[in-house]
Amino acid sequence: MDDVDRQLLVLLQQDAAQSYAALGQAVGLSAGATHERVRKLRERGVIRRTAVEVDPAAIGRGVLAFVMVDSTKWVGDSGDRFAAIPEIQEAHVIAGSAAVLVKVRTATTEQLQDVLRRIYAIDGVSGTQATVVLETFFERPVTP
Amino acid sequence: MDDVDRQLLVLLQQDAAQSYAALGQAVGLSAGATHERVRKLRERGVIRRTAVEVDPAAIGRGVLAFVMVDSTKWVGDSGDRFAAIPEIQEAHVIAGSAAVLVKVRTATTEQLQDVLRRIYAIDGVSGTQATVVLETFFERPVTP
DNA sequence: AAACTATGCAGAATGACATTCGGTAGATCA
DNA sequence: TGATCTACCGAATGTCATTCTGCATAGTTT
Repeated sequence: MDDVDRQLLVLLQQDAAQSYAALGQAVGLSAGATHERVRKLRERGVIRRTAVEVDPAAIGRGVLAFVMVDSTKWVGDSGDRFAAIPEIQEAHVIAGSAAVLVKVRTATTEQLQDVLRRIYAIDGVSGTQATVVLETFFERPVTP
Repeated sequence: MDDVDRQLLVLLQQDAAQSYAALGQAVGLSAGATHERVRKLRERGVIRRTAVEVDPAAIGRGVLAFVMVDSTKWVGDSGDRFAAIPEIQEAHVIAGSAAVLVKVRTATTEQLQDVLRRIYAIDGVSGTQATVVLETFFERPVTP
């Protein structure tokens, strides 16, 4: 995991569709060596997968909200219950007054309300506190 | 934007490295037609880009936190100030008591503290409220 | 209803690129 | 010094992306 690897990660996070020849030229390696580097990054699990990035608004997910979920029970095992709600994009167990923090994308605020209802129906959930996003400054990959 | 397009988006969000032949077989189209579909999805901006997904822990970003940022001024124009902090992965203007919600990834909690200090140094920021993530249930692409 | 137009698809042809392999240089250890 | 290992380059090969032609279907105009 040296500088070249980090550079490759940055480039591949920006555009994973470019050729190994171009990638290699950018970091000063041959296409073959670059390919081998990237292969090992995958093997080690540093690169999890390659995926397309979709515009949420274009697929009817223009409303973004974060929801703090309070609970009266231990929720460390109920990840599946949250995963069952497709509008939830992320779910994290958090330290602090709430128990779970989820990121929700819906088409409308009415649908957001419906998601809140479904979250409320999860066993042990005692309350929700939703925060609607007005504008997203940026969402970007992590810099190695 | 029909069912086939949506199916293609799901498949490409899971694995953008597969061939158009395989992709086409999955949705019942030829490789050529599939290629044309995907090309148009890119053209329309539905697909923004294709990128690799990196394991945060593998690149020294094992600590995840969400930070509510309070402010005394209008912060709608200070996106650049947040973008200048590389540990910030997302920044959103929110409705509610706070003004901005940011997602931060650092190697240690000490570094998180340092990020909070830098956020505090942004003009107009009057306070921060950090929530550390103990466990991430899941982070997944949005389902079309 | 007939002709026209546009759109989407299949199948084939071409060229680019991923992937593999042999050989070499440098680094580490004995 | 010799042995071993790793990372690299450059070339060879096969796969696949990309483009093109022709056809069918659906929608539109006359």
